[in-house]
Amino acid sequence: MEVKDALAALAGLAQETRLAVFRLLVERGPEGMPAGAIAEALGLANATLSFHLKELTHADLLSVRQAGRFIYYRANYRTMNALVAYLTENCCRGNTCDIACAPGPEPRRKAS
Amino acid sequence: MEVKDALAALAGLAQETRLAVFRLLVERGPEGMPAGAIAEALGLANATLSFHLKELTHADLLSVRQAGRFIYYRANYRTMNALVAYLTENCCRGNTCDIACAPGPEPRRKAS
DNA sequence: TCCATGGTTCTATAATAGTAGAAACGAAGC
DNA sequence: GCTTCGTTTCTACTATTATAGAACCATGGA
Repeated sequence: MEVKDALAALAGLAQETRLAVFRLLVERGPEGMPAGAIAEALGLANATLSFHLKELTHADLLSVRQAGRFIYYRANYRTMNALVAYLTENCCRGNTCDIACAPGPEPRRKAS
Repeated sequence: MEVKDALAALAGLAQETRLAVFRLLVERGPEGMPAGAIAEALGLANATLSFHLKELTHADLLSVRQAGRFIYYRANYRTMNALVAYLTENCCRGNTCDIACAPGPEPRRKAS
């Protein structure tokens, strides 16, 4: 992940409405949700939601799938994990990770 | 970490200049850097840098220490790790993490 | 106390982002 | 073909953010 990709992802999530949309879709899981249902769930005007969906999609945080007249959005976990990895990599970049990062909580490991 | 804290941290990092400042300080490590040195390293006007340092500090991404006339800023790893944990927690929140998160890379574990 | 230096706040300006009504678009069914 | 429904684009307006010159505040040294 490049600086500009990280910036896009961060900017994507750094907004109340978009974070809410993203979290909703994360909860919903891989099947995703059509735009109208998202708008209703969060009480957003269609145009407003559409604006944010575009932002999130451009940041590659969402992926899109058309099913009939419905357009389903779902969270792109890959990008979010890449962002987390990018930040973590930045944090520790090779040297004295124990000293520098010790105060923080340990990152979670995927349940296996 | 609450939604508003995550939002503050994300907004803090979601800006080119601030991300550059933060990464510079992350590299520099626990001793930090005085404001003037940061401004010089990144070619920023003092007032501009000061604005961003305040933003980052308010988001608790930086901590401050005064030494004589110099004011040292250093990255607050704790907050960054909390943000990562928040996003990860969001990602997996309890259910079907293997399916949902599998495509992404595995989060790094602290070197022990 | 006076000066030089390191930083911040004040102020104004320019640029960007968020919101949402209204119009337009495209797919599905008649 | 026409109509309906889900969604996006157009448009305009408002609010927020980024930038930096200039004035200001603190600290340390002569």
